[in-house]
Amino acid sequence: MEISFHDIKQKFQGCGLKTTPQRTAIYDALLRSTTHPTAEELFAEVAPKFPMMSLNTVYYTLGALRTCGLIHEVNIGHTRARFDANLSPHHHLICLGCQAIVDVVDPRLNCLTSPAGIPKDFEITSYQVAFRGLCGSCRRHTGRSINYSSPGLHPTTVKGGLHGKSS
Amino acid sequence: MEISFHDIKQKFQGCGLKTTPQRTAIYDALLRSTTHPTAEELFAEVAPKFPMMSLNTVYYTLGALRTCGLIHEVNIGHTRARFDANLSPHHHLICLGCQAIVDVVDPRLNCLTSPAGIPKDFEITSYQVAFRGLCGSCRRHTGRSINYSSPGLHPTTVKGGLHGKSS
DNA sequence: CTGTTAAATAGTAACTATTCCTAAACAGGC
DNA sequence: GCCTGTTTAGGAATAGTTACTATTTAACAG
Repeated sequence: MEISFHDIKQKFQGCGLKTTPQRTAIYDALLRSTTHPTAEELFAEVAPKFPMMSLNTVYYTLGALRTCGLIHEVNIGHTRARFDANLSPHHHLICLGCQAIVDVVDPRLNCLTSPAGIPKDFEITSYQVAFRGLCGSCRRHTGRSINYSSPGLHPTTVKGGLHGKSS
Repeated sequence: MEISFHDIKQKFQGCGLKTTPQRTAIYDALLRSTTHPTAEELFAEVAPKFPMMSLNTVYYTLGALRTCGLIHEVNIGHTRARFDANLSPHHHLICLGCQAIVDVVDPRLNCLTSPAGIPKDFEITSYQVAFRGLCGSCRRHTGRSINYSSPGLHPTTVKGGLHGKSS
């Protein structure tokens, strides 16, 4: 995602956030990333430019951006939080081997009907589909063995490998 | 879910797990629960029967059951792991207010087609839909305000409240 | 029933991700 | 340029979970 410093500044101002170099760098790194990095990964990415910066600042910044709705927090497994600056509706594909996350953008997934049997007074505001499996490299390296003890896995059995054709 | 001690013992033996009273109690508590409890909640539930038991045992047991595939770990937010002994395919409805999790069993959700645009060598083994919103009581209490800073939220915009009719 | 053995338990300590607290630095408005 | 409140950096604290280890115990063989 390409975005100028000016655009970032405007977004920050729109949320009442001050435009500091650290904050800009962190948000910019997240915008350019496609890997849904953790706080630590973002810290490592930005640290060379700001040797004095503390990991604390990354957490504070991510919290502020999240509160403003400029970024989302994606939770794959319970061990660490991952962040995403891509606000357009999308879903995720998670490799059970290397924990990589790939964005899934398929408009057909954005029009699921309201599920049956839920409490009548529950108001659904959003939903997300998490696909799990093994990426090509993990399939080759692990001989298709899935580590079922890895956190975050929730294998609802899929029969016949999700029938239907990709558009 | 109703299940006898004998059935539990058989399941454990089938996995090569010893049938200890603690383990049986923990698994039984999880089978009877519908709230996807945390390790600590299970500990609290079982503790009266086993005053000497340590929380450690709960974690060890849950880890063992998870490795055997007898239970699943459900991650809603990154702060704590939740567990589920319901192995049949189902999805989840999460209240952003009270973090409650409700099972969603709708066969229409179990036949999603393989999404477009994913890497060709990625093998999908399962998927899950997480619906998010506010339960009736949270809507009444909070005046429909959603705490967007709560971890685990990832609001992909849903237009028109998930069109379509529930069956 | 008894002894053997590997696994399970309980207790303590360690670890990791995150948050809290505080003083110093600084962006933005005057 | 000066104020003021936000942001930052650093250290300490916390929560959830895992690791280590000695003791106990279920499962099995005889």
